[in-house]
Amino acid sequence: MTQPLDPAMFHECRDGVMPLQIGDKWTARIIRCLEDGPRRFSELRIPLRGITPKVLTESLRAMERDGFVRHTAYAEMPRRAEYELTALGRTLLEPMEACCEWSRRHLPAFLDARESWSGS
Amino acid sequence: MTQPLDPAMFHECRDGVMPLQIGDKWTARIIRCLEDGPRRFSELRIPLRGITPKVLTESLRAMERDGFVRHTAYAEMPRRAEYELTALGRTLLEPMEACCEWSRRHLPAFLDARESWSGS
DNA sequence: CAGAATCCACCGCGATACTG
DNA sequence: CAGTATCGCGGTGGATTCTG
Repeated sequence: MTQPLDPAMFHECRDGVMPLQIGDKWTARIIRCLEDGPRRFSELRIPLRGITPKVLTESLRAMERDGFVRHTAYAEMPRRAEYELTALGRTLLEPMEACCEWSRRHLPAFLDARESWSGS
Repeated sequence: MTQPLDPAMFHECRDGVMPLQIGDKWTARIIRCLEDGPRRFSELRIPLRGITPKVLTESLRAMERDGFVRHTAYAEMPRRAEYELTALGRTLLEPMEACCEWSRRHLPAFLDARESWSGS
């Protein structure tokens, strides 16, 4: 869940190395799911095929801690919970979009490289 | 070393999830070190403080396999090796720069969020 | 100098079961 | 429904030693 902010990474960000703390398996996906508005816990589990409730909880807690997500729990029965991106969380969509743009443009070349590698 | 390209990730890139395969600990740093031209093995080890020769080798091999780096070995004594970014490797600088720009702008807010979290 | 070979610690993530 | 509690595997990355 991208836990400790590597101190080296921190001072390196000045030098141009990206300390974007969303490099784990789920965080970026979760951000995408929250892009269009608040979602409930069980709503998130559907597009995030196969995610375990434990891992989803851990991820959301980490994102809360980092200021990317706001968590609202309603004391109803049955319970209800809502998660939504904060303003800071939304700013992550920019670099994510840059990465997606890279994929659209260069993923074929990337896959070709891997392909011809096995034949080496 | 960001080994298997998660097939899910692959088809998700259409949906906007970034499959940028440089999310491990060293790849982005190595790219930065190669940004200004070819570098030798031992030259890379200096700015990459603490990297083990084993890990550096593994990382460079993976980057070679993915088409990001070109490796040239000279049969001299003592040996010499040079690593340089390919054209494809250079294209990674764009999304990396977007991530760095995010850091410059939002890292303070990010750190504040973590700070006030411990007091919660 | 440029690695290769071993061994090992950590932890991210998954599987499963349980609860208010 | 929205989680928590255990358990455990696999893989990344570090430490150390050795070699042409």
